[in-house]
Amino acid sequence: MTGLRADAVRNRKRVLEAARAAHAQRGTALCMHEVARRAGVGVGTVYRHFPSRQALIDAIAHPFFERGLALAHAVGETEPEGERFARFLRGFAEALASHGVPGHCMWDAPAARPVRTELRGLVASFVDSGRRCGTLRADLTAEDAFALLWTIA
Amino acid sequence: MTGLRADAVRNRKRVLEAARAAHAQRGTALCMHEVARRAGVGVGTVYRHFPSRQALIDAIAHPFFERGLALAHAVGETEPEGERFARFLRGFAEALASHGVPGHCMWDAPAARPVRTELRGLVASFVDSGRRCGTLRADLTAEDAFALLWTIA
DNA sequence: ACCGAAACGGAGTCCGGTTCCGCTAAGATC
DNA sequence: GATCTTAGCGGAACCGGACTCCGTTTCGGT
Repeated sequence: MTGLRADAVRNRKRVLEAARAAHAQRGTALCMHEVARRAGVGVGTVYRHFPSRQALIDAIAHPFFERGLALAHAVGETEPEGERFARFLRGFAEALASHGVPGHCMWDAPAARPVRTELRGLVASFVDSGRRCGTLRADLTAEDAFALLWTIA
Repeated sequence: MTGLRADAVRNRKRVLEAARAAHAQRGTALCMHEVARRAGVGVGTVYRHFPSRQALIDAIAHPFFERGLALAHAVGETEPEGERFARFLRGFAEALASHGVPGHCMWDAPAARPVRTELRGLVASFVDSGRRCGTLRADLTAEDAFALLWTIA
């Protein structure tokens, strides 16, 4: 189906797991050799699945961004307009806390870009609603809000 | 006076100049060997004056922070209370632009810490004034403001 | 059982920060 | 000016870490 050999699938999984563990300790400063060692695999194998350190970090970061996006959608559908921004901010902060330390660098990840722009759009709409409801002051721009958002990260 | 030999003074100046040039191109990712080459000096000499890459970056960053601090003091003395925060933000953004790209990392620099805490205090006072005057919304904390500040960097 | 291709492993390369130490020359002393 | 002391210099060497290369192993289809 996937076109991947059984052992390849197994190893990819192991590498990702090892990478998550390493990331929990060293953050984005994780080291490829160490990930390989933890996974019980050669460096070459790590590079087969993730062509660069950054790609590996992206792969770790991805589910986290997905969660952020899901949260944004949920908030957009269930919360009253005036509260959306606040609720999202709170939920996002919690996600950050439970996920370990993702570090700003994650946001710069190429893989994060599409998700990031979508998030940006949603957050902008929350800010808009908030301003219309008078819950947020009028001169807080979406940009400011977004900056604030990834600063708390 | 300074206890430094004439040639040492000269070389230190050259290294700093080279570092600034390198920083303008590569940002905080500047490379020590390259700085040394640009300065027409051996790496050893670079390390004599700046014991680590970070120390060198600090040295470049320092005047920039000084300017920020001077700006904050000026704003605190000459601007009306309600406007201080906005004026400072604007001036700071300009300083950033004219200084090239200092990159967030600069803020993490050990050398930046004392200046940073002083800046933090001043900015907090601006936010306070702004809130008292009703120019800023009441639930914007000094922390938020400061976060915002170094995010635009 | 056999074969071709997909994966693997890890030694090797490259790069950049940092250290080490023998050499150079500034500047103090006579 | 000659001499001596030592601050300062240069750059080869070392080290850790990202990334590459290629001979070897293993999968899985026939």
